[in-house]
Amino acid sequence: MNEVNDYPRPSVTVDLVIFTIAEDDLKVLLIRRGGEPFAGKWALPGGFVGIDESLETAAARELQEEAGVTNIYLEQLYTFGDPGRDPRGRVISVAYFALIDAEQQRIVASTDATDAAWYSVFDRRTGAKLAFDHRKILEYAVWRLRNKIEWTTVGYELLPKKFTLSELQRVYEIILQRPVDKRNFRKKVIGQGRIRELNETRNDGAHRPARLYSFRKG
Amino acid sequence: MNEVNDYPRPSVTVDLVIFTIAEDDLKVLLIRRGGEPFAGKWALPGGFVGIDESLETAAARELQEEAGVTNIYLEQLYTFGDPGRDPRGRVISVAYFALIDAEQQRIVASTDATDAAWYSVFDRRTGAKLAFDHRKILEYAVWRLRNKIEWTTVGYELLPKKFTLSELQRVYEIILQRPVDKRNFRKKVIGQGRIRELNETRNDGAHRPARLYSFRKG
DNA sequence: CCAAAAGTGTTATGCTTACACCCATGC
DNA sequence: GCATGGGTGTAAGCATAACACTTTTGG
Repeated sequence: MNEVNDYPRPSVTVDLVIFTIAEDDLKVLLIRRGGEPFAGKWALPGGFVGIDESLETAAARELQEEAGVTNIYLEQLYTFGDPGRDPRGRVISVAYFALIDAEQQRIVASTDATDAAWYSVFDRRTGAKLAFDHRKILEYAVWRLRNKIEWTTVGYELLPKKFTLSELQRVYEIILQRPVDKRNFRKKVIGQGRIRELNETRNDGAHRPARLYSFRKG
Repeated sequence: MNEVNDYPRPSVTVDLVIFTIAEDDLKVLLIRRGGEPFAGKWALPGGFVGIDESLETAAARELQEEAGVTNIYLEQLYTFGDPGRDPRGRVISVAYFALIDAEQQRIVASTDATDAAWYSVFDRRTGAKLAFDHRKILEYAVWRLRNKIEWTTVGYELLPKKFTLSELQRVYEIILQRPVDKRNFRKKVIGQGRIRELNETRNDGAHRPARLYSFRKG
């Protein structure tokens, strides 16, 4: 086999698609670019992979640095490596997607960006703001989330530890962008046996209080 | 943002998990390593990504160089990048999986390997032969193929243009490693509307000839 | 007592599974 | 005529989808 050193090497980054539910909408964390290229445009948080750092570790580190969270759901999405996707040179980006709940939505000021904000994923203007090929990455991430929520329990990752079934249903409706039947939904999630009914309710105004549930990991 | 040149760069390779059906079994193409590290062990075909070459192009080029085929099913799988996965240095590998049919099973002598052969995926000895983290990559590829065959039409990619329904059924049985009901299977694939019945049969011995079908792309 | 969200069961429909016998051919 | 794989339909079980009213609270 040829030697490892015989070839010019690309740069490798991780880019993060960090989703959360806020304002009754699915949002993604974007960071305003201060410098060229794409100055003033918005980009997915991300950064270079350290030479002795695993991809997963790099993604978790960026999550900590740019969103201020640790220990949340993180999954590798896809690797984007077309030549020309970054005008500064050959940069291959391993994209990850992360899910954070409402309680963790503080954003940490980033060292290499001037601003950070949550943008609606379904607002058509969001795609137009994006630098590099980040629109493509975001679209792929949304596609994956939509599929995944149908046959896994990732939906729970977008809610705090205690939640009501109506809140969980709303997460599904927002992500799938269609109404979900209340009785069928409750039958399904209770039948899956992945939630525990708590002896607590949340009283949320002038109506019947909702029972709280928590997710069982594993 | 930090400059592209400020960071030491890893090497980036593509590794290919090339599946085919042969001898009533699911096989993967492996290449015997001539030099260190892992001399004498078997490895997935792969190689470095050219500095101006897309990942997909690199994978297709390796497919041509090592298996002698072009224009076949190719899909990005996952990116493996743990430090230490290659003793020669930091090497990040973007794994692809490819499916080739029986008619294309010629193997081209490779420039950087002494030997190439098809190995059974389900034979436990195959995993033990493998260099680097290729066992993990192979296991992941098998898992993906198994899932994918249930809800897509990738199965057709493992058969020549004309095939019988029994042959297609056998592909499913081999990949899923369980028997499949003949009548239900035929109902399902015909109902999907993705195959065309041909006015041809194949006479294959002392029994009723089987009708041939072809796959409709799109 | 009114408004607002929580909670709760039954029926119809479609999909998946199980299952057994006749057909066309070569020898 | 016998051995071999090719070809075909129906009924049962299961999961999904549709659908409306009562409950609990705050004001």
